[in-house]
Amino acid sequence: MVRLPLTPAEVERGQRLGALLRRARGERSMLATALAARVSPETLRKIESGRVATPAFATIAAIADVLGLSLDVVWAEINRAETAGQRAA
Amino acid sequence: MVRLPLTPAEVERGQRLGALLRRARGERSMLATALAARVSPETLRKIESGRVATPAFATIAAIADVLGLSLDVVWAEINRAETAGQRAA
DNA sequence: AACTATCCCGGTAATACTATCCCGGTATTA
DNA sequence: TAATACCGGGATAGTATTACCGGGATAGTT
Repeated sequence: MVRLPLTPAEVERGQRLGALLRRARGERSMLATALAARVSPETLRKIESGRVATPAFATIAAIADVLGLSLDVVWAEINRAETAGQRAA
Repeated sequence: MVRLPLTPAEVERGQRLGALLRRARGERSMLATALAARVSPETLRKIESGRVATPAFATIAAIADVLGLSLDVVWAEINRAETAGQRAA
């Protein structure tokens, strides 16, 4: 296989990422947030709903920027509760 | 258009990202770094050479982790010198 | 010199995925 | 009724990720 399909672990991490971003958005509207981050509202919605598991670095960085999130914190957060029995992926 | 091609600005940012990662790698071999980050050596090479402009968030995060880089710093660095004449992307 | 090993490079190719758009559907609020 | 906000599904253009091929450069060995 040339490109491996997403592993269940990656899918779950994507869902945690989406949930984290949605919580951080709080009361701000999806549309306003997406426009501020210069991404399409559809894209933000798919990421928040966890339907996009591995978004681009620039996409997440732009959204995190708008929401005032640290990328390091985001990365650490979504990797919690998964690094239990994970040595080699 | 459904998915817009990469803008020149995005391509240049990808090149700055690659250059930054390569500098941070220092004397460590590409192979060892890629294995430690659990990505393919081919992928790391393409990112470092700037041939992949918008890699996945998890890919960059894993590499930055191995190299001891802060994602926030990386993001700030590669956006320098680009935000001069950029209004809307 | 010749051989070997390691490292990096560029191109080609195949597959899986993202980013975006469009459509309709639901719920809330005025 | 209308407007706003969120939610799927479907479709499409373009990209990332990976593997394989050969090549060049360097360093160590025999």
